[in-house]
Amino acid sequence: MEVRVRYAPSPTGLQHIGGIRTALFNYFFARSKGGKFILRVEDTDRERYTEEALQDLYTTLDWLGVKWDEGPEIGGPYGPYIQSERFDLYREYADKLLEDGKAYRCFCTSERLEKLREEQKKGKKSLGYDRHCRNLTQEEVNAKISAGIPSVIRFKVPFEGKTSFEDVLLGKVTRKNKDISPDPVLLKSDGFPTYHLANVVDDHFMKISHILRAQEWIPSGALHVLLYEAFGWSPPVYCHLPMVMGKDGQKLSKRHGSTSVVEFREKGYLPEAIINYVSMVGWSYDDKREFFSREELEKLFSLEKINKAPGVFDYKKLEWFNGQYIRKKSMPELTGLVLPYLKKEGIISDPVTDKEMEIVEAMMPLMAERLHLLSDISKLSAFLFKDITDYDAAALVPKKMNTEGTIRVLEEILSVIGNVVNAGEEEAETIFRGIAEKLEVKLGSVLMPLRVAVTGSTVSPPIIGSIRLIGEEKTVERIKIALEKLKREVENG
RNA sequence: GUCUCCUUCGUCUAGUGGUUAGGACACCGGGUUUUCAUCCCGGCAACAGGGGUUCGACUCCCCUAGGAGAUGCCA
Repeated sequence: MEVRVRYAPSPTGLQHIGGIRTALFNYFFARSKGGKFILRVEDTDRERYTEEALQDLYTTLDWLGVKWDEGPEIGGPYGPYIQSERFDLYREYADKLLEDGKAYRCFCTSERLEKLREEQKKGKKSLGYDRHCRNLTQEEVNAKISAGIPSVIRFKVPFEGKTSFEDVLLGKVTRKNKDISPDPVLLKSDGFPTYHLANVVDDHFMKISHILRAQEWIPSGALHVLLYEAFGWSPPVYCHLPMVMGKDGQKLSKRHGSTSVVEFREKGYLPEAIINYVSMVGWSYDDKREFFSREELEKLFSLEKINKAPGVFDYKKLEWFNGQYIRKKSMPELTGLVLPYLKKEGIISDPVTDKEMEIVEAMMPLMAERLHLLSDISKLSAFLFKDITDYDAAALVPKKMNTEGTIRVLEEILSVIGNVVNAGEEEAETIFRGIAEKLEVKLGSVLMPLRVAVTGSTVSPPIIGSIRLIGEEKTVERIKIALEKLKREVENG
């Protein structure tokens, strides 16, 4: 049997980590089995639908390099793949159920339903529809319809018996029919189907072989099986994926921080890192390997290695993965990736000047191993392009040194700076070592005042490399400013 | 409230009856170094609890506890 799986998001919000993990698992499963990965847009919630969300879905999958074999924009043999374009189909099948007496019209207002739920909550009763309209006579129904009262179509869940489905991970999952959500809505009053109807109808006609979806769907699994039975169809194979949680163990959501993929993208996470990390929550290959490219996962992924327990999303580990992938990039590639961030922060001009580009290219080797996120580049490299507006004069003076000593160090440096800028890395270091020896201080005590003077911070890329990037003129200028500060301090006691 | 699913270091996980319970992130030390970072080395740290089954249980079964999810004219 050909493997056909689908990712079926609803365009009501930005693609988030949990959703994309489901998409990835489906995609990898399809690829590893030589099957088809189908994208289906479940836009049946007209209230919450947004065009932005739909665009985000496409751009996010594109960014991750996930291509669908059938779906919107490319079509396929079982389209359309956007549910709003399949509108009539759902009505047709809801009507069929109605005719067969397996569903019924419900005229309850949302006000009544709300009140009902409130009372159930208060009375600590079990929640759910009270099947108020289940036994309306045909006359009553006709009368209400001709009176123009809006209605929905509800599924008749049997009172007796039990329903089960086979889950690849969980084994046999059984539910008593009386515990299934009582008579859920299949077709809404606006004529659009609910998820329950739409997913069953579409999965059937799209010949979906496996359903990989989050475990939050387990409770409705039995309902869906009942639906398949009502239509006389056989259900696909289920595989309920463990959920992705926040630090507090609750379902991952906005309050845990960034959860949408665009946010990660904007902050400078690489798709490689996202794919790799996200795939490792809930899935693992073995005990000695955790780096996987998308291409490798397309081959190695397997359902058997999926974990049953929910996993906590660890931002720290994602960041670590990101740093690892940044360091795997070639310098030209990394340069290209970093440019937009420098422009956005106004560190360099847009478009870049040749002079700036020269510096950016030259600085990358110094920057690369200091980046966790691409966006880190701005803070790290600002001193190369911008004057230092204010820095801590106290930071200029290294530990175990006084102001006078620091002044002497900087003056010594000033006298040789021209040689340093034009020298090679090692040669430059030798010159500084000479100063250190002469003044009987450590090399670090020579370089630290220079570092602070030139970069404005005690933390910076290697200082010798940095001054060569900045050039003699700027370096001298900044050392002089630092010296003035220190001298003023001496005068003021 | 009811139903369902889950339970190995703080976190992600390996482990399918016999292991000093392994790895990674984080954290803490140490080293390299020009600060930071990178990198290297080391350390800390787990089988939720209780019953069985068995010569032997992290592994199989049951119970308890805890956690999560569902219970929408949202998906």
